[in-house]
Amino acid sequence: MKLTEAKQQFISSWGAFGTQWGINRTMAQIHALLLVSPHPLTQDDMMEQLSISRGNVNMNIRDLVSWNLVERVIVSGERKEYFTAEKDIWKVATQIIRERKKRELDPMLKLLSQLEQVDGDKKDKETKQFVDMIGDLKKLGNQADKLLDMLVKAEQNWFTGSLLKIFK
Amino acid sequence: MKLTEAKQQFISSWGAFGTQWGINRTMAQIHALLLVSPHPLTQDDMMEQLSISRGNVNMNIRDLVSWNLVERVIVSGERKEYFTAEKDIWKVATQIIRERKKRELDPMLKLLSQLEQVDGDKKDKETKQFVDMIGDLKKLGNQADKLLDMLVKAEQNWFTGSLLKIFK
DNA sequence: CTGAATTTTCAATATTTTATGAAAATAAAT
DNA sequence: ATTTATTTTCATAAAATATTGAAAATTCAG
Repeated sequence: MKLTEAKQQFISSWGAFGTQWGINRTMAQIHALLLVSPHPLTQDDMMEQLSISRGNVNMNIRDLVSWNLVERVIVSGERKEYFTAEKDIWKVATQIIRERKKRELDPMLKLLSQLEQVDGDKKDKETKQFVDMIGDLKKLGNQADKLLDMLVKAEQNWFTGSLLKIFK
Repeated sequence: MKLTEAKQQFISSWGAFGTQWGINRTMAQIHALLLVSPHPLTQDDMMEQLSISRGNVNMNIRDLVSWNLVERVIVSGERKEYFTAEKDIWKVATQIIRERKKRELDPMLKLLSQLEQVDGDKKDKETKQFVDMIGDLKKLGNQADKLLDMLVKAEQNWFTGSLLKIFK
């Protein structure tokens, strides 16, 4: 496979994987494009390379910036804005974890805490079953929260070295 | 909050969280409904409680069964089929991990291995950058794979006890 | 077998999500 | 200040996804 073809393939597949995870296809593709681009790109570059509209690029690039996966870079002497993606994959992963934790896990734990406050006799079988279920979910959510925090704080290497040895 | 209201809330929010993760809202809601139902339910029960059509219930329940999160149960003396959800939340979580690994992570690793085979001189800077990136992604994917395997094999308790202590 | 109950399928429809493109806003150059 | 380049917004259009409901298929009881 030629390099250009491989990049194309990567971009397109990355988009497809993204949708499985509730991520807009174009957003994932733009991210992939920036990952495989040696130099920062302008919005026009992205429009052209992905055959998408200006508005589409603009909205999705803003989203990526808000996720801290992409940043604007200023190229001296150029009027247009350029964009570049963090290339360190471990950093990318931990940043995604950070954001999803904040946007999804935290709200879910908050909801579960509220639901635990259901009134009614905890001796009542049905109430108890419900409260227990919510409690178990919360416990799981908190464990996930801690595990993810550890990952985010760890070095990628440490992960490979220590973590994987301990278990197994 | 009353129990019925809390269950309602749980079902509806579970559906909303599901969509963020690329899971059909109704599928998530059916799962939630079964999680909070003390007894197995028929398709008619679900139609009524969620106000959705027969076809919708049927397709989504089949999906849930294929994910091994829900199973058909036979109630003696009854002609209709009943469905029940695994209530052990840790089992639910590991089963979801198992399935997503199989359906998403495995194919992604396969793709990355293919892309690594891009032809062209590895001394060429652009080729090298691309191959390195793919390699890094693959490494990350493999680490995730191993970590998830460990989780799936572990006892929930072991997780809380050992894992979280080791890190800190 | 026959017929009633139940489940499954799937074309048509509705809903939700995403993308477009032109107009408005902003920023820079002259 | 005016013109030109660039970015942003957002109403509308298009595409993707989910839902309905009725017909077909299946299952089971008698």
